[in-house]
Amino acid sequence: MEIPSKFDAKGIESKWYAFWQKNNFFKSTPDEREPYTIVIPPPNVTGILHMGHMLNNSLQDIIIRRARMRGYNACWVPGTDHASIATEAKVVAKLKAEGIEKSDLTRKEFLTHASDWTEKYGGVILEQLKKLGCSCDWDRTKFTLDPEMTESVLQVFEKLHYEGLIYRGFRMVNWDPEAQTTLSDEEVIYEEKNGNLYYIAYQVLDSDEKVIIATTRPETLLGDTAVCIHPEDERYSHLKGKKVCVPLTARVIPIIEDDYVTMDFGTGCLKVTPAHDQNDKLLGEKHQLEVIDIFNPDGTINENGGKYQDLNRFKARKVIINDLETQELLLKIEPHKHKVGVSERTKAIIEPRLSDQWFLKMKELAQPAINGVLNSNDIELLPEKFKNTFRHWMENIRDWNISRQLWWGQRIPVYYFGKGKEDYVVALDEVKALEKAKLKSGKGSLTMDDLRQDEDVLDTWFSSWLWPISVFDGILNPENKEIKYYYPTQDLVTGPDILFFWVARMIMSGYAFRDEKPFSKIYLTGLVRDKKGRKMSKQLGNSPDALKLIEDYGADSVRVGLMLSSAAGNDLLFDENLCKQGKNFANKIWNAYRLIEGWEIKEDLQTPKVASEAIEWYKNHFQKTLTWVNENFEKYRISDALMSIYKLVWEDFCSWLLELIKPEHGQPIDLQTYSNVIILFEKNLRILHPFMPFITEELWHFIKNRKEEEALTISAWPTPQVFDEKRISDFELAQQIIGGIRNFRKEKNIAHKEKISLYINADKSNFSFESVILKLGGVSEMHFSNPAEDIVGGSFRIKNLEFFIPTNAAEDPKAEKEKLITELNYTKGFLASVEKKLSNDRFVANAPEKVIELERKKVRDAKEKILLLEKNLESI
RNA sequence: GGGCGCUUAGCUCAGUUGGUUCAGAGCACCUCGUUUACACCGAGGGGGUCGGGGGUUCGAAUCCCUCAGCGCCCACCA
Repeated sequence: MEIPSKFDAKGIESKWYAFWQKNNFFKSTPDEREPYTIVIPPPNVTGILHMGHMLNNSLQDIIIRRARMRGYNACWVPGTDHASIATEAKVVAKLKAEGIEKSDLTRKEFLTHASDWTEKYGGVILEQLKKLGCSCDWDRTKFTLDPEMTESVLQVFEKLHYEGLIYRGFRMVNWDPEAQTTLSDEEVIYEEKNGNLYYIAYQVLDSDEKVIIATTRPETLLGDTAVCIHPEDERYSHLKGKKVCVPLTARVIPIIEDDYVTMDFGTGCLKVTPAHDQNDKLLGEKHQLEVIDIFNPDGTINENGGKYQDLNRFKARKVIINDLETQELLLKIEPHKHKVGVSERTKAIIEPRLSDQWFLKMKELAQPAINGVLNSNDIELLPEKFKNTFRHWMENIRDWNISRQLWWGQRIPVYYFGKGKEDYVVALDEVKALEKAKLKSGKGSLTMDDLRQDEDVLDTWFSSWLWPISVFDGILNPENKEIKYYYPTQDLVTGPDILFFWVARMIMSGYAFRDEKPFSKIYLTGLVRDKKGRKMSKQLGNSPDALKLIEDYGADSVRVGLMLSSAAGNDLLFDENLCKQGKNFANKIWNAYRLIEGWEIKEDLQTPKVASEAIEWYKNHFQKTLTWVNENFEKYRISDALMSIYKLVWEDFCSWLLELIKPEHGQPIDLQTYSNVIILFEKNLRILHPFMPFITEELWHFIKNRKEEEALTISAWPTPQVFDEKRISDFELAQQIIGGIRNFRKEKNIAHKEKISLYINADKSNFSFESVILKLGGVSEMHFSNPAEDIVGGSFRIKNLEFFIPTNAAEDPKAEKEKLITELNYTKGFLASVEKKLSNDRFVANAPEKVIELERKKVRDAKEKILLLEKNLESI
């Protein structure tokens, strides 16, 4: 097969992906091999591929492909998350655009719409991952809302409830008025906003006096049930026991005392709204205050707000301020910066609100996780800096609000059969619920009609925290073959933004339900930012279209671009130019093979010495690089691993090895060299394959007549072998000499084609790779002696070796002299500094012998070089 | 308010327990080159007092203190 002169990524990607799939190379079933398992962080089912996905999935693919090549039973489990709030919000918006309100639909109707939507857009992202080259076992694709996944979730709910870890609580929760659901603390982001501090006068009953309170949320005065002062605040001591009237209402509320109040904030006088503030609620409980909820679920004022009823909360604030002003009760407005909680999903401002919700106690669950990550190192968290964050969160963990007032998700398996607080049962289905209800109530007459299932669904993360277990059916069938084989998994690769949402909770669920960690290593990637350092976001429009990048540069190039920009665990500033660099690299590899393939092979041709020497060097150098690459992989320094391979291929293989073995114009190559270079090229392809799966697979199939069932993707990752360090350093010296010659040519304007002679002031036995110098230096002959007196030319020095090259015209003595003097001065200075160091007794006394010996060697070398330079100067 | 991290070449970053001419890499830049694999290339080159200041040490980019700037996480001051 003729290799095309231009590399066309587009042409080959779908071809090879289909080939891999057809041959089930990514498929995994338990066998006698050791497993290497990764579960994908399931992207939102209706999401589309963005740069963050590209980054962490490229990393996972690189890791899993290498594991597969190393002989592990590699299993990468893909899937999607139902993302209850995000998806529901999208569906609601879509319906709204069609003129349908969610409130007009029944639960069942809505879920049909949501399922249709999921059907239509769900899985798009998985197709996009295939374009990126991800080698998942697609037969294992899971969705967090699949029946068996849901069953696992419900069973876990039942178990935790039975153990008393799940409870129902009337608590202050984060209410998102837009999505009209509660949120967990993790789903609330606090943003600094410029607000105001409003000073409002409350009339004291039976007195002319007014008491001034400061608040950022004047509208909540409608729900005030007390005014609070510090017990030791003398300014207000005369008001103790009195009552005040809430402005704009007729309500009379007490003045209470509590040292919770900070005397020097605002006026030192606080209004208490137990229904809408966490602290006020605590105060309210302590002082047995009335609780007045003033909001409807959509954030409008409810019937408790009197004339302000039905205004939305922002409008209500304006109107109330206005009314206060009219009545001269608003004394001043001060600008005030404060943090406001907004919904992570809808960006709506969170309303703290009291309501009945389901909670999961976390303290007990957290303990094994803390131990596993921080004490026993059962789980390794990379980069380590996240350990502190993890510790802090875990040690201060609070109960998890797991109920959501949504429809898209796992409905809470709680069935109520009466009005009493305890009149409910937890059951996996209605039938079981009825039985349990009869038993619990003692009423055998109960029917299905008496049962009412909880309207709420569970937090999305309550299903994804089981992911590493439930994808292998480890909840429902704890003893099944799959879970026993694949669990615990090896690596988890994800972004630090979901460390608490997801990673920490998976660890807790792993220990809780399997009594074992879910994964051995957590690798947290950085966030992808644009080249100005800004977070990539839709609003800024600075996020490149991931698919278009693949389209423009090819998947291999984009993967290389991402890996090159990604220092381990740091945020990465993504610059499209890196994809271009990837593309150039792909082109380079392609052309290297074209060169090799273009050679005519002649079997009976003698192998040139330079070729056999170069091949031998490269073999050693390859082993050294491979060892280094493996070390970097162990440390998850993937971009360093890639960079070593990049330089190995581009510089060492192409610029040195190929140039050295390249036959003269149109001449044939000997079979031995050809075979060797093919073997080495193929090895390069192997270690490149995890990074650039497509182009390497393509080239690999060009190499010789491959059998149909063969593929690079299932070939073996090379095993590192012992290498000869001396061969490598000897070659480096040859490279330096060639560099010296090239410099000399440039200075003297000697064309590369023009052969030169080279005199070296050293014994021939000191040199290896003479042939290499001859070929790439364009040297016709090497003399291991000083030139005859009458030969004119110039010289250069490397270390303490001197090289002389005859030229047509004698060197300008003045320029030559100057050059030598500069070099001499530098060396003398260097010698002086080293000698000074060595003459320091404390240095000699304290430094290790190894270091001292090195310094002494520096002295010897420098002295030798000075002699050489001085001799040269004399002769001019 | 608490905690953590960062600051090294124009840009993005390495620099492993302080010690080889140790100040590095990639990209960018400059010079030269139509050598039939590749101009998506080749050869060569310039460029940083390692954020400022102080200290420990024979020796500091590396350890300590301090100042400045930036970033992240957590937290109920209305």
